[in-house]
Amino acid sequence: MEPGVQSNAAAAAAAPEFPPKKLVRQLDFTANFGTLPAAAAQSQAHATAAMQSQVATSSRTSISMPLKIESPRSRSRPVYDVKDGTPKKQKQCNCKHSRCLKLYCECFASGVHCDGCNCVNCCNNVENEAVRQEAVGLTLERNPNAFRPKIGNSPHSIRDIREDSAEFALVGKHNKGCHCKKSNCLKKYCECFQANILCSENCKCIDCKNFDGSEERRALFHGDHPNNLSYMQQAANAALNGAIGSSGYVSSPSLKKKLKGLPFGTSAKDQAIHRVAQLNQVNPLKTSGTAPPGNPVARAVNSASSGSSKLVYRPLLADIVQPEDVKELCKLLVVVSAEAAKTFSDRKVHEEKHKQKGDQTESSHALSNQDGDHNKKALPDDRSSGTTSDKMSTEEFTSDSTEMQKGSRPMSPGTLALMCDEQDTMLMTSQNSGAPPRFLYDQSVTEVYAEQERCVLTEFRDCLQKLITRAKVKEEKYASMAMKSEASSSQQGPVINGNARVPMPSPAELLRSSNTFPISFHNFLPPKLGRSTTENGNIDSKTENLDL
DNA sequence: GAGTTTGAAACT
DNA sequence: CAGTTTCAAACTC
Repeated sequence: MEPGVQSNAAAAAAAPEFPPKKLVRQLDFTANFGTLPAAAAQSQAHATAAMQSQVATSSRTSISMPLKIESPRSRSRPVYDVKDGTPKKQKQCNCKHSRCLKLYCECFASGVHCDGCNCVNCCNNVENEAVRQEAVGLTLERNPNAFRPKIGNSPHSIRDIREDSAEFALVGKHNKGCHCKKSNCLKKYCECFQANILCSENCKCIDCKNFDGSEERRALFHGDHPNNLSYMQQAANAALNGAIGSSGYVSSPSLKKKLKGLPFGTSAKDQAIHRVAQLNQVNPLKTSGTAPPGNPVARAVNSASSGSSKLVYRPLLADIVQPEDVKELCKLLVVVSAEAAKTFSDRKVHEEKHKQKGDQTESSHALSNQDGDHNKKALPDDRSSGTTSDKMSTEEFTSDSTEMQKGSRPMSPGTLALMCDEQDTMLMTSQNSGAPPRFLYDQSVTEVYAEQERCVLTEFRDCLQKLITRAKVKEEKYASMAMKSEASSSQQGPVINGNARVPMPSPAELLRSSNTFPISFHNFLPPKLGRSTTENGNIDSKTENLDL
């Protein structure tokens, strides 16, 4: 053992042998100490308080820092055992040369004292608190954000990332981004991968494979990888961040990712584009600042020529399928359902009247009375007494729909779901007052439900098919553009005027054009929902952000 | 477990 | 700010 090198325990008792080279200033980390949560008065309170106070002071912002601030590495450290999912003790560091006073040390970077680590000559402990705090100050001097979370821009907090297992970390984004060169961002060398998040436009990695739709990544997670859940969650995240809504990688999706991430399968054209992207040998998520915003290929080529820019990923349906659209669709389906019920009832009434006429003329001496009446009433279509109530119930359906139609109040999917229950209740109530026997009434209800289900599913299918068709058109367009650009690699791809893009209608538009349902979907749109359409129904170029 | 690889952090 | 060095974790054998 070389002089000065001692075990953690020994170092704890001894004075530091390597005083910091230069401490720019002595920080008063106790200033805000009293404002910390009580829990902070634990073993790591000093460090955390110091960092929180320092960060708050330096950034002048109110930051909700996790009590335990973790370094990128430690933050993504497997707090939960990857294999069995059981809680795992925090890993101990093995530092030898940093005295655990630099960010190389996971413990130090995490803002915690070394405890039971295998480090040598450790100063990251209570006994060396002064030295430690000086090191903290020095580190913060160098980088005020040194102890701040690196995974941000996420609806899930760092706490989620740390505590709720890796699956939930996928939504985040590395603030600084990684700079990987050889690992394809598919090994734990990569901070993004380690944090279980996709690389973003912040990254400067080379030959990145850590993007949504990456086959390599998929293979990694889909195969025998123990993190299948992570992959699935990632797919969900991708859908939320990209395909639906405008969050996520809205500002920087890549063509490569986009086409590979399509749910419609990958064609040869896709792969051509993928190759174009790969030619860049850089993170496909990084956008070029000079490429025409409306032309993914130009961007790709531009990016390839510059060698320093990255492609931008944009899902085909980004900003097209919005949460509001989903709500709209829900509303439409409810209306479809109501209409189906009404139509069904009317038809049955009509048929029954027909039938009754025939019966009366056919057998004027029909069986009397109670049995006959019962039979009649028993018929689901019999409206002599039960009809009224049934009809009323369907009218109430319609009435509700009409109210919605007036746009009195948009209903959430949850409300709509509850409405189904209400409708159940209404039907049941009508049964009680109307008197048809229960089993026959159930039969009627079942038929109505079947009809409603059929209509709803049909409508839903049609909507999805239209959406898919439009996406395919756009996909093929971009694919052909990429192929052309690949063929003429020396020159830029076809520059596409932003106005000449293939307009991607929103689901609302698709639904509006639907011929499977007589009621105009547009009637149910709250004014706000016309957000992305112009007067003539075209997608507004300002809001239609498919301008790759 | 030793040696190698890797990329962030630190340094120049 | 770019290039280089240091460092410790991840990885390989």
